[in-house]
Amino acid sequence: MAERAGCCLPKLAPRLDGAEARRISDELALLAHPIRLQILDLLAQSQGQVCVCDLEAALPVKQPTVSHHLKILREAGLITAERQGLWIYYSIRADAVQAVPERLLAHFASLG
Amino acid sequence: MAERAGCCLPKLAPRLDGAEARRISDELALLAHPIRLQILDLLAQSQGQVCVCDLEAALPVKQPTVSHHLKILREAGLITAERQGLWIYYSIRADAVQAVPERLLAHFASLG
DNA sequence: CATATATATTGAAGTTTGTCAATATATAGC
DNA sequence: GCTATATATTGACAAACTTCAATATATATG
Repeated sequence: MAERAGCCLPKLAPRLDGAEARRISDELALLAHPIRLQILDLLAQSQGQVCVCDLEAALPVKQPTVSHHLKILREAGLITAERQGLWIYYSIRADAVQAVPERLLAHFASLG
Repeated sequence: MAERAGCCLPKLAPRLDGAEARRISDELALLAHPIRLQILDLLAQSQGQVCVCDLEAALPVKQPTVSHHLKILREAGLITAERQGLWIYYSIRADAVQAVPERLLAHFASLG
């Protein structure tokens, strides 16, 4: 049959299973927040030596919110924290951050 | 002063303003959903000629949910739709999809 | 130990997102 | 126009996310 007899025939199967799709989307969701992007930008700007109050002063959210986003980024391995006395200095893990779009690019390239 | 006198002194200013951060995070949020990633995968797999019922059959969600995500992807310019009789065939815009991680990569590269 | 400061955590409230049943719209064929 | 099929839209509900005030924890200093 040259034409499709009706619809839903090709038995399309997902090459990307649900678990893998969730893995990628979770990784993207980490970066899909303006405050988190700004935090990463600020950390990249001044290599190391950025404390929470520096971030709070530069961002339009309060301290608990900054800490909340820092925790998310830290648990994802995108930033690191080091306490020095009263302050806790955060740093970006540039390689881990750049790996995200690289993996995404590889994923979409393999779709083509 | 060689040492920082207290904290919050460097007057960190965001190179990335709120509007630009939101632009990037909105773009990321588009892809940060497992069903949308699977839809893009399925569309890439069978170039064109994929109707909604094909997608519904391959995915763990019902038809209104498929249509919902298709609308989001279409309004973002990542896919196109073409009606043929009763069916509406969706296609991926591979260039538009790949441009997202490319822009993201460029963004993070410029942070370094 | 008491005080002060920096950051983390908790808990609550508002907002957004995701899903689906029900319904509407569009097209084809009779 | 009537019926059948494919897709879109609406409306409601639940779950997840975001934010902040209040509080807790940790560290430094007197």
